Amino acid sequence: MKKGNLDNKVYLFRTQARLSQEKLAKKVGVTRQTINALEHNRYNPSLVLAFEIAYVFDKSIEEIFSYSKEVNHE
Amino acid sequence: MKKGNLDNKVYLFRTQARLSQEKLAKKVGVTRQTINALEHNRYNPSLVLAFEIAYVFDKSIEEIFSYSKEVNHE
DNA sequence: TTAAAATGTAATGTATTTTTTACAGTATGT
DNA sequence: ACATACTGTAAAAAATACATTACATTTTAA
Repeated sequence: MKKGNLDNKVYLFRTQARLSQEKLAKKVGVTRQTINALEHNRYNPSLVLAFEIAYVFDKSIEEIFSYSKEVNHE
Repeated sequence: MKKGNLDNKVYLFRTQARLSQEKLAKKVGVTRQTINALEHNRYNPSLVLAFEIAYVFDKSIEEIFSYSKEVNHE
């Protein structure tokens, strides 16, 4: 599974909520490094983590994460 | 990351669309076993896979996957 | 009823997420 | 200037997603 491009607004919503990476991490049950890597788009999180984050910010997954399928030029 | 309970309606939408596990698998770029395991809630897929599936069925992630946080009784 | 297609599942391997530990840099308040 | 909180990052290990191969059973179509 690699495919399209994944992006997110975690940094935006986290700073709006005045949470540190550490506090957000604790809320969603992962480590600070996981949040940091996420904000820098270093990987494709699990669906459960995406749901946990959406839950904290009271948003839908689509409001936080965007996925653009690879351009299929054949 | 374990936490709440994850459920999905992949079987429902797949059969409505008259797709075999194999065909759906090919469309989203995973193997048939991955789709099978997903339908039987055997794991927590990546967000990208969730997006790919939502895309095929032209639905939002929330319409297909549901996540219920563990009851917090403290 | 027979063949082909579809499904369930298991075992083992690989890839990737996530943790842990750690250290250095930046920002903030006092 | 100093302490403290926050952030960036990295390496190694642990956990788990996903692939591959394989085989048995069930379903469907001719």
